[in-house]
Amino acid sequence: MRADAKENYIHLLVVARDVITEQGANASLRDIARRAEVSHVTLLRHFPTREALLDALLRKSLEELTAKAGETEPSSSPGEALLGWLRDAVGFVQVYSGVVTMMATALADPDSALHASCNNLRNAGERLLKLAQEEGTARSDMEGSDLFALIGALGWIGDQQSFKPRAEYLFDVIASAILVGRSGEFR
Amino acid sequence: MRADAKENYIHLLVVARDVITEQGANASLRDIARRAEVSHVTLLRHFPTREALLDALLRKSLEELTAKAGETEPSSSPGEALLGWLRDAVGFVQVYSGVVTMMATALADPDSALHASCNNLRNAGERLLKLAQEEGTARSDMEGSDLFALIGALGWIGDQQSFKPRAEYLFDVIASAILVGRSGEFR
DNA sequence: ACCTGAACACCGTTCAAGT
DNA sequence: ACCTGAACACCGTTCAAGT
Repeated sequence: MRADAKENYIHLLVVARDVITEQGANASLRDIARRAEVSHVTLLRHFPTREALLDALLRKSLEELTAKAGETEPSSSPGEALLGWLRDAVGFVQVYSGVVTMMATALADPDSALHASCNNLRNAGERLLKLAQEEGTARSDMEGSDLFALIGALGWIGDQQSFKPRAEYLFDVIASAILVGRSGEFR
Repeated sequence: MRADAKENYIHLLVVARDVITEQGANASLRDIARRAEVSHVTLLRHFPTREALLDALLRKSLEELTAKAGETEPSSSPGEALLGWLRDAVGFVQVYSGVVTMMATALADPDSALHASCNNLRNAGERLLKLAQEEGTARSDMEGSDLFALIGALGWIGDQQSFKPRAEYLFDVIASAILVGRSGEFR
């Protein structure tokens, strides 16, 4: 990449992060280009689709989250590891509003620039789920994509102004449906 | 309303139902007007906002669903009544994709044409929830809007191509987190 | 190799003119 | 009272022309 192109690329990402933080994952691409003071065609050259832009913004965090599911913390049980990771995952999808729906769409579309990252995330969660299932602390009839769906559902709840205040509580509700050990406590 | 206006109004609703069934709640309004063979300004005259159009399409079903929560079936327990109503509610929000997000937005916006209907629905659910809580078959720390949020979350899951096949299963998972009597069965 | 203005086909919204 | 075409300000996408 030429020096001036690299400069544009980096600057576009910085500006895109701001705009998407403000307006969500469906922010106007033209608006991003305007604020970055480049032609909107230049943005499309660097990021041919909206998904490609989001992929550039999310990839690092997505990889970290995926990696985190692979690290085995010997101190905690698989059930606790799953719970902690779920919390991180739901927190992550909350960085930009609307991103969770985009990720769910990407999961079903192999051509999406976000597909691979999302699939890796799904597999990482599946691994933690299986460990907890073997331990007997997670529902035995649940699959990897169910976990992704529930993370998505909680992300959607957090995206809704009406429900955001109760997002943490609803996390506990759904978590208690996934994990079986601790669910009896409050009942 | 003048006769010709009424004709347009009805025809627009019929066409809107088709188009929104195909394309979801965010379908192009211009497209609906085109297919109805009226000016798009005419559509806007009858339905000043997208929410107003959806309100006209949904009102009857929404009222039925709200009323259903008020009917006490003496045969079934409050817990079973809640479960049955939840199933109906999740089924309802699936009529048009994207409608559940619009409803969640409307719940937070008193100016939305859909606000009143959604608020009524929330209250209807709250009533069923309280009865089940008194009976001891629903989580005692849950509120009416939590129920709406979980209906919304399940609606969102049904809107995603990737998760739709597992929607019924995930309904059971979340239902088991709301109701407490039956949750122990599979564990 | 990279950037850009202009053009295209859309969208929802508003306005002034028709019957 | 109701409907409409035209205009407006947006959007994402494509193309041909510039350096």
